[in-house]
Amino acid sequence: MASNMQALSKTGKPENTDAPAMAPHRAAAARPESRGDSASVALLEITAQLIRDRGYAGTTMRRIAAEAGIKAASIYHHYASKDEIVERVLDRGIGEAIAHMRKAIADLPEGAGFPQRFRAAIGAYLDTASQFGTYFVATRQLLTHVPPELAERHRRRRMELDTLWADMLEEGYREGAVTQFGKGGLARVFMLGALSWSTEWMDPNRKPSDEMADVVATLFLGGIETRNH
Amino acid sequence: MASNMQALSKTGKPENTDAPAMAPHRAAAARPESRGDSASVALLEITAQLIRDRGYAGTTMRRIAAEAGIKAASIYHHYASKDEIVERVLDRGIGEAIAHMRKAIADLPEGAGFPQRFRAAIGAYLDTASQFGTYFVATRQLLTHVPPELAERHRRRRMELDTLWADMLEEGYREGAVTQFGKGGLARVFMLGALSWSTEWMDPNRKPSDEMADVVATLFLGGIETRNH
DNA sequence: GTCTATACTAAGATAGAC
DNA sequence: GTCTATCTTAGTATAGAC
Repeated sequence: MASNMQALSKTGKPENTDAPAMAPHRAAAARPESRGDSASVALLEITAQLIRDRGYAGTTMRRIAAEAGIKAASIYHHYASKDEIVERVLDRGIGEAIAHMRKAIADLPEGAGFPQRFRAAIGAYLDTASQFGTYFVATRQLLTHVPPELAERHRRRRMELDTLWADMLEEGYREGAVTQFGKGGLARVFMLGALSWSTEWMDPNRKPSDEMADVVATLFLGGIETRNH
Repeated sequence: MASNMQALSKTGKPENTDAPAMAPHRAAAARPESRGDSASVALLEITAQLIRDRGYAGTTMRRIAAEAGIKAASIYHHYASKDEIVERVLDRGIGEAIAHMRKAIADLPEGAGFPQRFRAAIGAYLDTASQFGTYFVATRQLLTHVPPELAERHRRRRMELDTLWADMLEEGYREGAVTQFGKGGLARVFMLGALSWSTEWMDPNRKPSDEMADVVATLFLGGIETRNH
């Protein structure tokens, strides 16, 4: 299932921090045009939470409605189908992760070294996982559970995030800050896997501390082994 | 997902008592005593695969039956309920992981150093993930999707595996092979997370190479950073 | 914007024939 | 050991009243 690097722009410079770069979803359009209001957003929050707790198939319209204090039929005023809600949840999760990472890199002082950039990216990832944890877990669990076309659209956005990391590591390698084997491939996959796993043990009610990001960055950069031998 | 809370025993079926701490599984007892034969095992394989592909709620008795080429009602000759099948899948996944790691450590030459023990444990983990990948993914996805009592029993077995790793790292720390921050806690959680994520990108049809285990061990032990500064 | 009522499908599970 | 038939509950979704 490896979604390895696959060439997007190797810009390295962010273009936009709050909007998706490529306007991916033309697909699903809600019949009732009411998807911006707070009630509609609340339904997304609820759905993200339910997906985290019970998976895709276990997240039913009736349960979403019950959590929102309305009846299932009322949801169709906001969204055209269950899958439209799910798609929006997926989209928001990955979209926030991409935006956070772009912003973290853009906010770095000019000429920041690799360790600093690396540390910033990890901090951004942990922050996203914390702040949008429910959405984020959803994107992880749903890859295989969701209808194929929906998954395919989502996979493309995943690659965007993966490419950001690949570019950063590649750059670090060119600068001589990172070893050959650490420049991407297996190392990247492992790091992203470990990071995405953070939603499993992080307290959703507490912001990840700077210290946590430091420890994680140190772990990846220097490993656990002592140096005295 | 009808069967969450209670009320499965209209017919006086034995409701599970607490799972014994270590003894394999005395837990759920199928009414029809036929759980050892190949047909029953095949149902487990199919269920594990379905759980990986569609999650807990998406894995239905009808689908399991269809994959096995029988009708849903026939499953009840082998297992008393959907949740009994699921529990066996979970149990086998974590059980194999524990057994593999125990064996890997036991098979080490007398007086093997920490890096060797560490490398062996990682190899065992990757092997398990490959050989019992479907079961293993299941254990990851089902923690939250599954009925509470079922999850609770499973969690205890997870801790067994976690403790094996914690002990190994602690020992490495006492030997001076591992840094303070690497002796456990966050580092352990991250490593296990990354390892459990391996099922996402490993080719299920190919054994993990020794080289892969080497790279992973090197990554965790030494990090990705170059040493020349 | 939410409701009730309803159509249709599919879920887990049981009974009893073969 | 597997089948057909069936029960009950719950799923997505629509129509139309308020």
